[in-house]
Amino acid sequence: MVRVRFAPSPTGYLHVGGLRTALYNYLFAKRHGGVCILRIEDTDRTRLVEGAAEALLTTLRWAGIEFDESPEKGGDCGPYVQSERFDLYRQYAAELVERDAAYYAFDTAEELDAMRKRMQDAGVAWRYDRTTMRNQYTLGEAETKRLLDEGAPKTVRMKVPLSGEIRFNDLVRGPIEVPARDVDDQILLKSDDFPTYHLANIVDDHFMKITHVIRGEEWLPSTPKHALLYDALGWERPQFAHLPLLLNPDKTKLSKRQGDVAVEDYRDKGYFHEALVNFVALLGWNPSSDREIFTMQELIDTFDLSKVNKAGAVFDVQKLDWMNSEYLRAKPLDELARDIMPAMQASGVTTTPDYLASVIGLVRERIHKLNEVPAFTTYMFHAPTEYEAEFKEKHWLPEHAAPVRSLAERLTATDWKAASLQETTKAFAKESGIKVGVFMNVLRLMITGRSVGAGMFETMELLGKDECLKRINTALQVFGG
RNA sequence: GGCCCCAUCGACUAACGGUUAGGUCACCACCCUUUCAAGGUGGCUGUACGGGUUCAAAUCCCGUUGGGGUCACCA
Repeated sequence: MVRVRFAPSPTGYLHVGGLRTALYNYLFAKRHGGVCILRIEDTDRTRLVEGAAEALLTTLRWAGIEFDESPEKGGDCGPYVQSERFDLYRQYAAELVERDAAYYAFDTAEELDAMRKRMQDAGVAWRYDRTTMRNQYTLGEAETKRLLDEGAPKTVRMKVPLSGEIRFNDLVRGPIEVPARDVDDQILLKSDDFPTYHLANIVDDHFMKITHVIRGEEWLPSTPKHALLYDALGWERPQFAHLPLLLNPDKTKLSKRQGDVAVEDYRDKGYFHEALVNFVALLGWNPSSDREIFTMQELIDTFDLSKVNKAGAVFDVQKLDWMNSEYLRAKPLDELARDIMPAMQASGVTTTPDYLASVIGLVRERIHKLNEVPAFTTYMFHAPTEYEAEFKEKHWLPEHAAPVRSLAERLTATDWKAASLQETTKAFAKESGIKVGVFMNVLRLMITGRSVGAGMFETMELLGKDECLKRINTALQVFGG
């Protein structure tokens, strides 16, 4: 039974890289009929942000990712919040010491900083030296016991072998090995008795029966420590899969400085969750097909960890925009109208769902995101209050007044359907010896006041005969025909 | 700097020893046309470099270069 987990820290918004990690875990679980767990890793009390855990869950749900076991849903391996599992970590920290795979250290943060600085100045790579620092080995059994008994501040550190290689297999990268002498004696239990990530993580993964650890590449360097911990406790190691990083255009790790990184930012900017998920799914993985558009179910059906790429992927917003417009064109109009109605009202427009749906139908191919609708379609809801100067300058001539009047009369006699309007206009243009384009632009100017918009005849049909004639007359007066 | 990871068009990627190195986004041109789009057609540009192995290398091996990640009582 496949069991995977997404384990964010409640320190803020959900990063798009986090979304992809959560998504791959979810897809992998669903693909194999397994279980996807959400675990909150809140062992660092100093970075805790109020309400962040709930926000994370809300955002994940918006994206269409549902967990089988989570803090709110519960499950057989709970609790799913690390701060509620502290006893377990202390117990296994002690167990590790018992097995001589970890030890007590009494150095203060200041002493460590000083040592670090000294070594750095000397140009030596920093690693905790358990033969010279203040710990149970240098202090001796009696002194250690005395310090422990009197409750002196202490930490528990991993006892990493001084020689040999640490090997593990990565489902994405293959076999990896690192010299044990390059691995630091990581702190497992802090002086406040709280566990660090490394301890809490492996204890939880073990007791939550996690079979595959799928996480970002930034965890690769600490995986040897995790492997060592599983071994020391006599636990079976899970399979590891480290995902390639999401990158800025300059190839550095995706960061706030160079654009939006919060999933919420994209949601608020009007991207569909289907598009974001689809886009992010294809960053670092691809089912070897030429297809670009996938529903969540299709992603589940084709997801394959062995096809995940090794190299980082640049997050290209232009392609996201394209993908979003694909969804914009495919979605039902009534659904789009319903979604954007609040924004329409907020911009001062009162309209009906049906009319709004028709408007969207006319403009959806001209925009990338739903939230562009209000600003793009003002003329569909009220007559223009001003006319684009440059456009008018280019297309309006006083001698157009008379022909336009005649055309308007001719159009009045039709059934005011787009096809008839077009046919009549073309016929009239031919008859009067004026180019169709001239009429088109003048009508657009008079009716919409703008240079860009939906198809002219479709727009006129939707606006209705009375409204169009009114706008034409108004313009004629304003322009001084 | 130490350690680890990585390397196909500008970007996302396909090709798991044999293809004229394919697709998508972006870009350019043309067509369509009623503005803007969309659509259609075509084009542009790539296996980082150097050595091997092999009849045959983008693909396997080694090295170089380049990029990234990581080196906390943060995750």
